[in-house]
Parts: sequence; structure tokens; C-alpha cells
Amino acid sequence: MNLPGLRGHNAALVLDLLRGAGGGGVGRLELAERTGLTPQAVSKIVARLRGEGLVAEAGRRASTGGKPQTLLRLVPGAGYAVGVQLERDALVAVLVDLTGVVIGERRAAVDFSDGVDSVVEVAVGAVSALVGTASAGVEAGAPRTGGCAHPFRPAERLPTALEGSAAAAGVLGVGLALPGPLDHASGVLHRVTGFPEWDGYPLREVLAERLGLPVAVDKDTNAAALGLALAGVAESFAYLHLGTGLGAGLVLGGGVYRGARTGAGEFGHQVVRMDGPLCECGARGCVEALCLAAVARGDLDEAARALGTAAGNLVALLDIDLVLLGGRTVGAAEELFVRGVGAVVAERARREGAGAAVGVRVAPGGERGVAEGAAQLVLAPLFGRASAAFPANRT
Amino acid sequence: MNLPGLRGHNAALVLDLLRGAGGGGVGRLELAERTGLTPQAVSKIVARLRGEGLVAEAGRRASTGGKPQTLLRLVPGAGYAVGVQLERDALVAVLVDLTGVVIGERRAAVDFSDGVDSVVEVAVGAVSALVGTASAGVEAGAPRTGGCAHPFRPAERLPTALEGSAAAAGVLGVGLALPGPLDHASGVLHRVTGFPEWDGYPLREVLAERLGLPVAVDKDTNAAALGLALAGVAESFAYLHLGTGLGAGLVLGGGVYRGARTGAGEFGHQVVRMDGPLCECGARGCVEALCLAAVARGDLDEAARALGTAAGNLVALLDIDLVLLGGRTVGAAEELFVRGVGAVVAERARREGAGAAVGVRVAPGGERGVAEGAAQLVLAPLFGRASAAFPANRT
DNA sequence: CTACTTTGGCAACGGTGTTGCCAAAGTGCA
DNA sequence: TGCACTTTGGCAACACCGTTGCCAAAGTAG
Repeated sequence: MNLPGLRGHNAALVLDLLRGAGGGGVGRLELAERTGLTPQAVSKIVARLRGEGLVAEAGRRASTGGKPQTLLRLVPGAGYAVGVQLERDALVAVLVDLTGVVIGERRAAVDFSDGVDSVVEVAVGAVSALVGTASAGVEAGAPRTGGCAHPFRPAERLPTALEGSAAAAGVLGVGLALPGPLDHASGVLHRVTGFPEWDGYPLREVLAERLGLPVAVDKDTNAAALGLALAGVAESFAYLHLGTGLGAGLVLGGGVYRGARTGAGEFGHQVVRMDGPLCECGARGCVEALCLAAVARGDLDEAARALGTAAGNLVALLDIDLVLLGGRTVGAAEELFVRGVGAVVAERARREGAGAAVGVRVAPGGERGVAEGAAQLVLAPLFGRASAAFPANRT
Repeated sequence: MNLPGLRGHNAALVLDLLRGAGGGGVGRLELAERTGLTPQAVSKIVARLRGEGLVAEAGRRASTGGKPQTLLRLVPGAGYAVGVQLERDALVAVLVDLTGVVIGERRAAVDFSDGVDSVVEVAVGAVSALVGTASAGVEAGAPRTGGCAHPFRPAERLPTALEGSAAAAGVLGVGLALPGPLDHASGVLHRVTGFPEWDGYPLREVLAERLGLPVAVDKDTNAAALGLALAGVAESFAYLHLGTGLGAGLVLGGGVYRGARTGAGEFGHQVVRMDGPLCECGARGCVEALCLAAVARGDLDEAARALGTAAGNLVALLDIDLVLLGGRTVGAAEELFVRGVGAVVAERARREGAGAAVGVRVAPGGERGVAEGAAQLVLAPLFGRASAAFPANRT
């Protein structure tokens, strides 16, 4: 790490604290204490960030007997990001500002069997429409933002039709959440079951080319987990998504854990019943197979018990104290699943005599959570929230 | 992070590269490339470290047409650490130098039922003896080391009988590896089954007081994993220890992953056969129970299959590509376990179409591995190898 | 012996966080 | 209303980090 690196690191630290505080604002002294820097250093950093238009004053705190603290906050309009959740039959895209607040949304039907080009076209259309929204919003609302220099956009390549307006609107990039295996670093899909045309397709590169914007891709569960992590639900937790399949996103120590090849969180085929019923993956006794079979025959209690068993394994293995449940199947019977999974996990924690209780809850954020998390794939690096323990990401 | 922090960070980067290279040595230019710093910055850092006695020149590389590179290496005698593996019936202590090479060993019989004080006494005796060895070795071998200022030892407290000689010998601290649950951060044991006296005992504090040296404690599997990580086996891997119980140590992204409360790696009670045979922990179908039962009836193939199933779960969940097996039970039939576990894991990787093969091997290091890893609990921080994603360790 | 390559230190520099100091802006009490 | 006190936060000088430009040292190649 060199001096520019140190500068960026500390700036990200400050920005992350401001982001975490939301609209309320944080005082300089609190920033100093929480970053470990001296108040004077924080003042300098804040002055720089104010000059770049990223940070602004947000009123004052009540005096405690002296000069009242000036509160600071992020400037929401200093940057935007688009998040796209692509499923096999639908696409959800959101536009969020620098603080992560959704300020635009587009939904569209897609069909993977229509071919790659068709789906890319729909995605480009949705993103373009949202970038237009950002452009309009900026022009109407925040006066100075369009004019100030955005420190994030190198803008090296030939401008596309979109790029001009995107840059003007301060759209920093596009995050794309996809089901199934892929490579986060290279942005290439793998083994899209049933759609061989998609296998190995360099989706990130193609979209970046078409949009003229940086594009980051990740698994949908990782995106959801990232969104939850930035929302501050916990330092470490697991997000379990039970929909048409079963997957997980792991947040360990504040960052999404993706493993060596973005494969971490492959939760559906955890074997919890050796020599059990055959799963479509070829193995026997996978949680996903047990869960979905139980759901299919209406036995939700048993589905929750299977899910709870696998969740308990995960909790014990990684020593985390929060499990968040999401996905359509969970959504259809939230209380039942929370109670069922919670019971198994709690029983196990009780037996192992662990101290703090492990929380099992429904993931906040609802249906848009994945798309919002996808947008955070773009914003997170600004706040020093790149993924934890993921060497391939260090490039 | 401030400037002294940056300085320390970069120094640790350089020291870690030198450690990784072993006695062979590394050139300044290679250090520059691998740290991302300029050659001049590396020169300055190396000059500081040479002044502190931590780094020395180690000959020259053959010329490539110009001035030959001066190779650099760690000075082994610049610091020592003691690693102690404490089991219920035995204690192994080793003295290692800064490069991790073992230069002394003590073994002793202990009995937990003799009480805490008795065991502490044995440990203190073994450590003291080894510190004496270091003292002697230093006086005989490396001439300047005793005299040079050790930057690691604040030496604030009242000197104990031992502390004088320990400081003189450059012993930086003691690492202690223990079976079962404990708190790495506070150094307190939990739930030592069958020995209630040990429960909640502040072992780290007591030992530190008695020895007058810093003491770090950790689970035995974590210590072993740390040793393997520093030996450079892989960036991410799992160490599975099958002895009288079954545990795991996880290394994710270069550092030991301990979770929120040092509980990560609780592998033995991963449920792989829901509603299976009752385990002594109260659950049903734990790997440990299945494995040990199979071993007890002589069916090692089945034990390996159960272990392989759980290992496969872990590999898929964390996306790692190396599993190392250790422990007495594995040692008794190494090839069988490697083949059995490897077959299950490979079969699963094949089904999931993963690219790179997952390696399953016997952990190198043998019986002393845990004690050596325990010593690295002291040395690792010097090389910037504090645990990954472990917030409680940031203090 | 000369020309060239490569290494690595010296000196000056820009920029980081830190320290010492003090103006600004409040409260509290006489 | 006025003075003392507290707290905030900027200004200026500073120490120290990595960087840049330069060049001596130490080899090879012909």
C-alpha cells in the first residue's frame, strides 16, 4: 500500500461511516473515534470529499456546552448505480443513489430460450430507461451535481449513445445478479442448465460494451447478501434463499465471501441425509431435494426441519449468529419457516451450550432486495466494502 | 490507518514474502513487484529492517547481464516463539525461530483431572526449559541478536524470574493450542466436558502472568491450520482432524477463519444423516458419530465415505480446492482415507461440472504440526497474517 | 578496454496524518 | 449584558511515508 492507497482507504472508511449513518448525519469527532484517525485528519479528508461533492453538511447537533457539532452526510445525488436482477423469466432493474435509496424501477418479462441477444436487448433497454431517469432527476433536483467532476469515471473508451447521458447523470455502473454458477471476476456464466447457448457467454463484457458503463456480475444470493450487509443487518450472517431452488449468500466479517471461484454459498446440494432420495444433481439427500419434495407434498414443517438442519450445520461451521431467510417459498409461509428453522438451530445451539442465541429471521428488503444488492456491487467498492477473503477480486 | 500503520503494514508485507521464500532469499526487485511498491520504497523498508536485525543479506543471484541482485532473508535468530499443544493426557511444546523452524522440543504427560494448577505447572516448566534453550542457542550461535533492540517487546510489567531470560533470548511469546471450545480473544475456556473446573478458566491470563510473556490461545485445529497456511500449502483450504474427535480448521483467503467467537470449524457435529444414529452431543447423524462408529467396527471405507460427504459439503459451501486430512485415526490408514474422501469429493465436483479438481491430501507436518502452528499464533501477526474476517481480533 | 545492462543508494519532492495553536460559536452564571 | 468556560474545527508547521530523478557500483558482452 502506498500513499494514494492510504488516502483512498481512509476516504472509504469515512464514506462508509457516513453511509451507515443514513440521512441523520455524523459529527467529525465521531468519525475520528471510529476510524482511529485524529480529528484534524478527518477534517482534511472531509474537506476533500466536500470539494468532490460527495459529502455535505447536514445541520448541527444540539450543543453539549460548547460549539455544536456540524453533522455530515453523503450527498445522495453524487452518484447513482443501476442494479439488475435477471431471472429466467423476468428482469427487475432499479436505480439507486449513492446512499442506496431506490429512485427508479423497471420490470420486464424475458425468456432465456429466446436467446442471449434478445435478453441482452431487454436488459439494455431497462438500464437505459433508468439512466434517463437519473439524468432527469439530476437536472431537476440537485443543481451542482451534473457539473462537478466525478472522481470515479475514467471514461476512456469511445462514447456510446448511452454513455454521454450516463456520465452526465453520474451513473457509476451496473450491477447484475444472476442465478446459478458464474465467475464474478471475469463475468462469464457457467453451466446454465437447459440453455447451452448461455454457457460461457461473456455477459459482463457484452453488456459493458453495449452500455458504455462498468458492469459487475454476481450470483443472485451474493447480491442479496451484499445488500443486507450494507443495510447493516450484521457483521456476519448467512442469507438462505428458498425459491425454485435453494442457495445461500455468506457474509463473513462485513464482506461477501465468494470463495476462490465465486462458487461459495452453493447451499442447495449440501447433503444432510446420506443415501437419501436422489436429487436431480445426481447426489442423494441434498437439502434442496428434501426441502422441495416436502414443499411439494405440502409438508412445510418437514421442509423447515430439513432447511434448519442444513442451516444449523452452516451456523456451527462458520460460527455466525444470524440466519436470514428469503425467497418465494419462504415468503409463502414466513412464520412457519422462521419458527421451524429457528427451532432446529436453537435446539442445536442449546445442546452445544453456546452463549448468544442465533437469530433466525425473514430477510428484510422483500422482492426488490436482489436488484438493490446488485446495484451495491457497483457502490460497495467506494465504501471499502469489497468482498472479504476473495483473492481473485484483488486485481 | 495512519502513517505508522502504513509503515508497519508494508514492513509486514516484506517480512511475509521473505518468510515465504525460506532460506533461499528474495531480491529487492521481486519484493517490489510482489508488494506493488517501488524498488526504492522496498530498499528503504529493507534498510530499516536490517537495522532492526530482522533481515540480512543472503548472497547474490547469478547476473543476468548486469549487477547481480543481492538476495535477502529473514534472520532466524531475530526472534523466537514457543508453541504448546495441550491435550487431556499429554503436552507437546516446541521452540521455533522467526522462520518457523523447530529448534527445541519438550514432551510431558499431563492429566486434566489432576486439576488446573497442576497442568499449568507442567506447561510453565516446559516453556521455561525451552526458553532456556533459546537463551543458550542465542548465546552460542548468533552473536549480535541478544544485544539488538527487539521492536516487539514492550516489557511493561514487573519482571518474573523467567522474563529476564526470555527477553534476552528474544522469545516473543507463547502460543497455546487446546482442544474444544474457547474464546480466542479473551483466552478463556468453555465447556471442557468432564472437567468442570476448567470451564471458564482464564488460562491465557494465568499463563501470561506466570511466564511474563504474551500468550495467545486457540483451538488445536485452528493452530494446525495456521501452521499449514504459513507453510504455504494454499490460499484457502480446510484441515480436517480425525482423532478421538473430529474437528476442522478453515483457512479462507490466507488467514484462519475463526468466526465471531472462535467457534468456526465445529465440524464434528455437522449432520449428514438426518434422523440417523444418536450422537453423544444429543443430535442425530453427526459425521463424528458416523465416522467413529464405522472406525470402531472396522469399516474404514464407510468412515471415509461419511467424512467425504461432510468434506464435500464444506468444499461446496466455501468453494475451496484443497482438503488436508490429519489426526491419529487418519494416520493409521492414510491412503485409505485420502482415497475414500477424495472419491466422494471428486464425484461431487464432477457432477457439478466444476473446473479445477479439488485436492485431498494428508496434511504435512505430522505429529508436531499442532504445536508448531501454536507457535505461529505468536509469529503470524508480525507477517500481517492475523486471522481473516475475524472482527473480534481487531482490538 | 569500452559499451551496455542491471542494481540499488542518495537527494529532493509531494502528500499523508500529526501536533500546537487559536478563532469561532455555543452555554452558564453573575 | 457581560464574562468565563467548553467544545468545535481550521491554520500552520512538522515528521515521515512512498515517489521521482539521478547516478555510482558491479556485473556481462564484444
